[in-house]
Amino acid sequence: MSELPKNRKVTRADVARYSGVSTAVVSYVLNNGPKPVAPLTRERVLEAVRVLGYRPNAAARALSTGSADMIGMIVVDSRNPFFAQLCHALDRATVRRDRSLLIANSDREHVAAADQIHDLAARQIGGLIIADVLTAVEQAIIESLDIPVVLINQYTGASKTPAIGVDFRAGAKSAVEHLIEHGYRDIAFVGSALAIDRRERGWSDALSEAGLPLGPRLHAPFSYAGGYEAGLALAESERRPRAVFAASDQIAVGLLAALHRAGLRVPDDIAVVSFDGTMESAYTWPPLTTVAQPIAAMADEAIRQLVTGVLTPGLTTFPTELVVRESCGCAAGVSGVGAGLVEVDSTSHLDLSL
Amino acid sequence: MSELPKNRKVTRADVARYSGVSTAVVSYVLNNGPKPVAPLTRERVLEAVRVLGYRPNAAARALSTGSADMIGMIVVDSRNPFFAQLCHALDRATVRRDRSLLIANSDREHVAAADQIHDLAARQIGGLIIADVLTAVEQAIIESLDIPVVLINQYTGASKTPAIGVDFRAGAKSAVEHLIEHGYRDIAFVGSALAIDRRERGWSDALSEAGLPLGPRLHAPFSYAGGYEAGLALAESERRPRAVFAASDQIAVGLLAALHRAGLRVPDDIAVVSFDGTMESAYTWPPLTTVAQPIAAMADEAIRQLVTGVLTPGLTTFPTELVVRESCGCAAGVSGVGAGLVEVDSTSHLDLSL
DNA sequence: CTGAAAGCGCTTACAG
DNA sequence: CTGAAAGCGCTTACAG
Repeated sequence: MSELPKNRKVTRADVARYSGVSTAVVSYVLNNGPKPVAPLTRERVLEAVRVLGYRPNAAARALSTGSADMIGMIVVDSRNPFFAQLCHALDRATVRRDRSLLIANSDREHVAAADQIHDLAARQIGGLIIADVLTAVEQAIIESLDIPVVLINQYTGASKTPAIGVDFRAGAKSAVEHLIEHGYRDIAFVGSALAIDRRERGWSDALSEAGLPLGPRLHAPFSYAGGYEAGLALAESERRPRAVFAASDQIAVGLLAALHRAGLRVPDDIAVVSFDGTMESAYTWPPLTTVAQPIAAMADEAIRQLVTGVLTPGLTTFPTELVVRESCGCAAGVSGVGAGLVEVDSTSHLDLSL
Repeated sequence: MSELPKNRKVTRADVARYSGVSTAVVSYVLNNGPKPVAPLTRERVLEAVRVLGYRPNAAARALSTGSADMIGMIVVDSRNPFFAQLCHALDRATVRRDRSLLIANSDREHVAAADQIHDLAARQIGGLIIADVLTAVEQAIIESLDIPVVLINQYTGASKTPAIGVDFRAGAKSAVEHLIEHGYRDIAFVGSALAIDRRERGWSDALSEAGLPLGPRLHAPFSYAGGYEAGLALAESERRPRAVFAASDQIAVGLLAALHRAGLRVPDDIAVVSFDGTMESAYTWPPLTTVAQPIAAMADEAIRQLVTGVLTPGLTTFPTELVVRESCGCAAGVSGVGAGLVEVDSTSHLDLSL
């Protein structure tokens, strides 16, 4: 709109000159403080900003204040559907609070997580979200940086570091209890070998309390391939379980592929319940019964703590919800076609020309 | 390691003092220029950096140079598996070149894409990647910013803006030709209604050249739900096609769910081929035959152009590859169990206790 | 309520 | 090959 030379950026000085005030006053109105400004002066400044098309330089602000209004995030692999949804939710929550989210994948080749943490810190992030299991060294680095940190989905229970997450144990237990209600007595576990992960414990809790023996236990990586391999192993096992609790939807998707490959019917031959409640869980065949995590609410809380600076030590727990579909054995009629299809785009339209 | 007070950041001045040189020299060695430095001096500086644990302040550097060593990215929805993989690949490519990727989802509520573009610019990004269809206004804003831009997967053919992408038309055509080779004569299209999207054209090309009539054409949003709805519509249609070309894996996943729901067998009742080659395409049932995009190579090229500043006007095309699995009707034995399971983690291990 | 001025931590032309 | 110094565009304590 403005006819200024393109190669010359409009700065605060230009705005000050145009509106006949000092640059300090321009700052006061743009930041709503720390000093009050007379209403009329304020208007003049705002008008100048509008006319000149002024945009503050974030780098200059960051240098001056020591914070870049960015939240950093370390995540193992943002391609993983659960983490992809988490990143997306954090992005939304961050933007809502006028910050930006700077994501660093820790599965980067040839780059140590420690370097990434330092890199984020060098960029003057105002807070750090960690969705990854860090080594002691990495944790030490983070502490030395004194940047506020919130763990998400990675609570060890060992520290007072603020953490956001669901009760993995209770959530898993509810899933397995649902399988037990179906009458299955031989229920396997497929999931992480990490001690941090309480889902395995939830599985064994449910079985113990029901007086049932522990079914097969397969430790597989959190990936489609991990689930697939576990599924093949289960299918070929001479002691094939009647049902499986998978620790993530992604594992369950791989698992389903393997079971189909092996010619087994789900849920008739083997029932499946998983964890996370990602979008894709509604579109597998059969649709997955899954323990849904309230991703948006968790993301909001993590960002809230970081932005307000009011950190809650230890774990802040969010409730899970068992989304019942068909992989567990519940009839399609009960949960209904499209049950759990919460993500249906309201603007969705189909143009048919059959 | 160093025993400095935590609340006092080590700056370039500290390093200069410690090594007995000026801050200019510290810059010269850290940036390898623009002036030469004597080897011994260089060593002294590096030693000081090490001892003091010095980390350059990126905001200060950004203010001084006018560039924050960050690449910005606008993407519709990073949860979409294809975009999730693209973002991940771009992250890798960016880090390899000592930059960071700052991602902005354009589906943010209450935040106009225009504002996000301005926000990225304010953060002094050195380049912008666009994986989204922008309005004319948004394009105008970007041009006025004079930040180097590369479109990815969004080439309109209308402008000389550098763009990276596959030949959608040829890729789609190869997929449909594969279906034709199977002997199917009634082949539907499910995909975007956007004129930009040449996949529909590739579909009709293949049919025309084979002397076949155009099958049903369904325009659905790029989402699981879009594919699901289209699948239901196809299944219920009195003129059900024998095969379908789906414009994305995500649509195909939704489509498969709907076909299963309708009691149709894939590929026996209806065959499916899709587009993208995302990880999940290998784990559907049946596994999807799909036109794979070379995501990593495309990401590398986009970042290379932005970082080196050597922009290639117009479209730089990458080859697609038809990954044959089973949804098209090819026998499992031919493509093999696990064909296309490229992503199997080499460190993958299964701990079984059956 | 407003302004002059120092300072944030870098980079780099300029001088030696 | 090295250094003194100006400048990048903000913020904010201090003075009026």
